[in-house]
Amino acid sequence: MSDNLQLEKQLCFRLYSLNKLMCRLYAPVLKELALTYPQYLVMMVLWQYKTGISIKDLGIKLDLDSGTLSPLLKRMEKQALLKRNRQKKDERVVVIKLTQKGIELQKNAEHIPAKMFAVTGLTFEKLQSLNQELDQLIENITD
Amino acid sequence: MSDNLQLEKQLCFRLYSLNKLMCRLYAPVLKELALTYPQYLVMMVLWQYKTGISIKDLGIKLDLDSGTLSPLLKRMEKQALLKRNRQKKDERVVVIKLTQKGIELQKNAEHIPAKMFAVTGLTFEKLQSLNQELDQLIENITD
DNA sequence: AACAATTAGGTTGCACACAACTAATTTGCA
DNA sequence: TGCAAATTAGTTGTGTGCAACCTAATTGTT
Repeated sequence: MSDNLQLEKQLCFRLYSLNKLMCRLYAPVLKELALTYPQYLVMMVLWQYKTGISIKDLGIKLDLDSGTLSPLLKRMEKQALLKRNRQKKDERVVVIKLTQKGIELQKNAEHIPAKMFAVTGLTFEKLQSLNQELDQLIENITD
Repeated sequence: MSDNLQLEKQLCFRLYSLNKLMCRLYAPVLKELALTYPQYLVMMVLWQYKTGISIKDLGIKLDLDSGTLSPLLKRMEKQALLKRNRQKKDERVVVIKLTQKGIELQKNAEHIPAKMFAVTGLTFEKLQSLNQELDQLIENITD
């Protein structure tokens, strides 16, 4: 009786659990920066695009739609981390740009990747190969 | 300039993205059963515990607390998939038990694991080893 | 130029997750 | 036995995700 409907056999359940565990691991660290986990992901993109990025492109990077990003960015603007401005050339486009406060927050975040890597208990080689396997899986299931 | 604050380098972002992708892959399949993704996970546990399981134990299996499970189970009860009953011996405990409708839904779900496995594009061996690696990671970061 | 189709972003409604708290019940220990 | 501590669910409030829909601006075609 090969019952395949078992939680323990599901790859999807492992990904679901691991994502939640990761969020919980990051939560206390990010609390010091007054960021939620998705907000931290947004900040990582913005730290790489200090000249600004459109909400559309931000959505492509993070794989999130406007229904999620619009209110999220509004909350971050309220925290004075970023500004939103309509693009002159195309009034449909809203460009997101970090404020000075948002830029300076990067200094306080720089220790996080190493800290979290340590928590995973993986060797650097293991991490690299796991990342590769997950990238392959992402590619496979992305149409 | 080894900028470690890059989205592309983060294991956590891959897990975050993969979890979302998985949910989206399951959504249309689960829609036929009128289930959401977390509800499907609950059903998988209940199909294994047809004699009933307490909300606490369900929470341990799924790694979810009462703040999530209480309203979720209430919605599922409204759909007549399950019943909640206080335990006689210990009135604090609520036991969740499938209704006939809930039990019969299993037949309609039995094709899902094979279907989703196919979508991953992984060989069975690859799936097994990935599952093992993720289990290892879960163990490492679970205190 | 005129107008349909496309594009970018926003809004609404619903379903999670989870922190923080409350209420009811049971347990354990002085 | 009496009562503080622990246990189990439930509630409230906030922040995502996402489907479905809307508005405004731009583009493409005739």
